[in-house]
Amino acid sequence: MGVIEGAIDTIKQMIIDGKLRPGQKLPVEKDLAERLGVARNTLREAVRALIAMRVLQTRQGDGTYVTSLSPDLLLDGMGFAADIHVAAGAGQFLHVRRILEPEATAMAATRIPDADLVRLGELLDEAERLVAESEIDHGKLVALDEDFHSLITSHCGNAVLAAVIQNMSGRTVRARIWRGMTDPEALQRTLREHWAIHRALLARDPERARLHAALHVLGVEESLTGSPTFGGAVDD
Amino acid sequence: MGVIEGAIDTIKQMIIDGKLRPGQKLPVEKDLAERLGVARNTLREAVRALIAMRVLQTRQGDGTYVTSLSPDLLLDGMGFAADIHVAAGAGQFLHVRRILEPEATAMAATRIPDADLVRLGELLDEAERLVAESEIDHGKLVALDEDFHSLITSHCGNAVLAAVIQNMSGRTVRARIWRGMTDPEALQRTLREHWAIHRALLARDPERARLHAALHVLGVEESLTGSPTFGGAVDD
DNA sequence: GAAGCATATTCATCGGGTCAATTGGAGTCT
DNA sequence: AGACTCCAATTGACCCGATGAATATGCTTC
Repeated sequence: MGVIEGAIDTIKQMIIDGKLRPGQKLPVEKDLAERLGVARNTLREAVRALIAMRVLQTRQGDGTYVTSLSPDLLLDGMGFAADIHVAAGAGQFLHVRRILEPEATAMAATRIPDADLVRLGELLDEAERLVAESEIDHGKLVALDEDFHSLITSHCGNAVLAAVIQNMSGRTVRARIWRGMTDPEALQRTLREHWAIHRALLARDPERARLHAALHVLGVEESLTGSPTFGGAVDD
Repeated sequence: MGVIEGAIDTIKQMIIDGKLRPGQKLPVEKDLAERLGVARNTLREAVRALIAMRVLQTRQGDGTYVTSLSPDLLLDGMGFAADIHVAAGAGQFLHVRRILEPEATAMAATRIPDADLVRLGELLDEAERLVAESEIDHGKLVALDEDFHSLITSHCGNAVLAAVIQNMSGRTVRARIWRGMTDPEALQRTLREHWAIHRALLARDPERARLHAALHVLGVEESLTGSPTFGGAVDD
């Protein structure tokens, strides 16, 4: 095993063993390199790898710190994986999302605060205004879509679940989906599905929320793979 | 944005744009550093970050290559996240696994080859021999457990789904679970659940497979959180 | 043609250096 | 006292050059 990998594992182990706690500051590069018996450049490469894993964080002029190590942080490297496969197999990522998101939405039905339900309605209102315009800003639509879903799933009570869902459709995938919706009818259908989910949450009805979420993601999946949709949106 | 981050993004973008394809060799460090306008050490830190993301791979004396970029590779960094939270919130990871694994097991019921069904039976036979011994080798049990589940989920037809499930219970979590099973009855129950899943797969019955997988993961979850199990294993 | 061998190529690691951002305290003003 | 400005120390960011180790490649030999 190389020296750098050894340094990476040593630091990792120090964290697992609790010698380094979340938020704690590491020794300065020079000292830490000396303690690990490696050159400063080598240590820097090890630190860089741990930064990529969201385990460490550096601030020039200040020092190197252990991150919060929260699941959502550690899992958010997955987004790049989804982005890379946007051309080939985005369907596989969406399939996972279709399994998880209905469950998370159902769980959120009984947990999401009233204030955030109001906020969800505002997001949808804004999306409708955008769709009504002649020149549709797809970038804003993508952002609103992401906010809508992440606001819901973030209240499912399971940070890991929320993080995995979030990363199963990276920004590139979302952008591709919405850009592909040139048909005004497709945009309207998506909005109706969002409203249906919103109504189910307002009713605090997990089963309705689960079904509408499942149908929604399925619709997105089918619009991407080009397979025929069956029946369009439901209206409850 | 720092110089290193810029170099990382540039290489990433080259991959997304298809200028760098899976398996392709990168220019030598000296040339690539010059082309990106950074020092060699700086480029190495960028490359090291991409290695941590499983995007690049280096071989001393040969060169630096783009990996296969397969989803299972890009997603396997999650395992560390699960391991770090083994003490605090392993339950959240297991919950995600409980949502996904039943689905994957059901999907595998109609896809797994006969030969692998035989192999599954052999794994279970071996596990039973281990459990029958006086001095139980928990390490081998963990390995057999991992082989059993990954052999099934790898045939679910969705590499992303399989990879996510695999990473939702890292090796540390699995080891902790099996080490906690000091009660012989708990071991027996787990084995019975495995056999039940096996029988459902042999019958090519997705729904039975789904239910037994769900019950099994739930049992694991409850044994870890210490909540009371309800009724023990079913026998179909 | 196959096997060994020498050599070039390439990444791994090291040690040093300068630059830039942040911090914390000394000193000053209100 | 309290807030503010300013400066120096600290610390990571980034660069340069050099040596070592692993691999590939072309050559030699049989």
